[in-house]
Parts: sequence; structure tokens; C-alpha cells
Amino acid sequence: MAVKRSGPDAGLGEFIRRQRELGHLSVRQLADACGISNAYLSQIERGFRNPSSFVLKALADGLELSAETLYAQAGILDPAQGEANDVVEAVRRDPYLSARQREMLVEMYESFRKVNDAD
Amino acid sequence: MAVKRSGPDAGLGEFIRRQRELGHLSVRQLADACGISNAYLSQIERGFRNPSSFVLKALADGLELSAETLYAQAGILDPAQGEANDVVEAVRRDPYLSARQREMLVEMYESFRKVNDAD
DNA sequence: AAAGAGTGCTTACTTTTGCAAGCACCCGCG
DNA sequence: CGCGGGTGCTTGCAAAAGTAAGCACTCTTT
Repeated sequence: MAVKRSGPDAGLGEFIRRQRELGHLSVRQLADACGISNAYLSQIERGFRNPSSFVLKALADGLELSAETLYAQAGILDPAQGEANDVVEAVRRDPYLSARQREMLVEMYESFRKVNDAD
Repeated sequence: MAVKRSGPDAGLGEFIRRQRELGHLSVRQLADACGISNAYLSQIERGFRNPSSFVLKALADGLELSAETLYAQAGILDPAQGEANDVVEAVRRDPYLSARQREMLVEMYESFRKVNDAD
């Protein structure tokens, strides 16, 4: 078959689960938000199924993180990417933060910028 | 199924075909280079099949273009090219923040990371 | 303590992916 | 001509994706 196929070894599932738990979402909640079945999400998280591009995209949306991040985790996008500059982008890409935490950091950053513009 | 499914309407296939022709490759050549069957590639190009993440990645490699580009064409990646990787680094480099502000953002970020490790 | 809802997981099933094999066609060449 | 090799396309079929329904368990609530 020549094209990579991941089995129950894939770290992608674990990553998704971790993100879901950081956001305090149940399997069903995230599955609904993504338009996929909870059964399927459960299998993805445990590495038994290999989500298609569209499901991956939907998961990225549901988890409120950039599709790039998820695809990088899936080993599809080269994670290297760009030369580090934009704080907001860096926050959005960070795989260890919850959606809420990312939101807070971005807000804080932007309020700083705003204040600075004033003086 | 709620998740996007493309039929023979998809512009992705046409894009792939155009790229293939620009490279003066036959269907079989590109298919071989990608490790997929020529039958399947033919169907993808005409929009009858919906390549998985892995096939898409293989196609990007075979066409020698970045996976980002192809995924953007597939309508999966927002063409917004992000840079920046590391949050702390990005914050430290940001020229619009004060030292104090940088310190606060970094502290906030690190406390989030710490909290996440706990649960 | 039984009902009710929430959690994740399993099973049986349908639909889609992706391939091996083969079709029809167009060339260049002996 | 007639044959070998190029082109893209079609057609079954095996294997994987994805779902609906339901299981086992834990909490609340009554």
C-alpha cells in the first residue's frame, strides 16, 4: 500500500484526547461539535481508526486549534514552519494549552498592545 | 454525515491534474511516485474520490509542492500561513511589548503549562 | 433503591477508499 | 500491416472509514 497507515501506535489520538480533556469536553460533546459519531471519536483517540482529512479538519475546529497543529501532530505537515515572530500564532499552535487558555493569553497580549498604542 | 464530502465538483482534482500536467507527468508516473494506483489517481483528478490525509500528503510530495498548498486547495487549511513556534520565544522577540509585559505573559503561559501537567 | 443522565467503549452494520486487472484508444516502428 | 508500449478510464472486490444502537459503569436525585 506504500502510503503510511497508523495503527494503535499513533500519538495523534492521544493528542486529541489530551486536547479534549483540557477543554473539559466529553467524547460525545466533541464528536457532536465535529459532526462525527462518538463511537468513531473514541476509536480515533485510541488509535484504532485513522481520520480522513475532513474529519481532521473538523476536529481542529472543534478543538479550536489551527488545522496546521493537528496535521503536524498527525505527521502530515512538517512542524518546522516559519521563523517565529507572531505571538498570537505561536499561542494558537501550542499543543499544550487548552482553548480557553489560548484565548486568555491572546486577550492579554492584545490588551497590552492596545495599551501601548495609547502612549 | 455533516462533515464535508466532495463530489465531482471539487476543484482539488482539477488542481492536481493541472499540477501533474505542468510537471509533464503521466497519471501512472505520478501515481507511482505517490505510491497509489493510477486508477485511483484518475478518479481523484476527476473528483470522484476523496483522498485521505495520507494520500494528500503523498500527492504533495509527488508534485513537489508543500502539503500546506495542497491542503489549502482542498479547502482544509486556511491559506493563512502562520509562522512562530515557541510561545516564549515569540513573546521575547515581540518588539511592541514592554519587558514587564513580556514577563507577565511568560509567567501566565508557564503557569498554564504547570496547571495542565497537574491534571 | 430505583430512575435518570452522564461517562467511555463495543459490536454489527453500511459506505467509501484504494487497488489489481483489464478495456479502448492513439502512436511510432519493424 | 501488426505489434509493443504509451495514454487515460472502468470495473469488480478487499479493506478501511464511519455510524446506530446498545452495554457497563458511575454519579445525582428522588
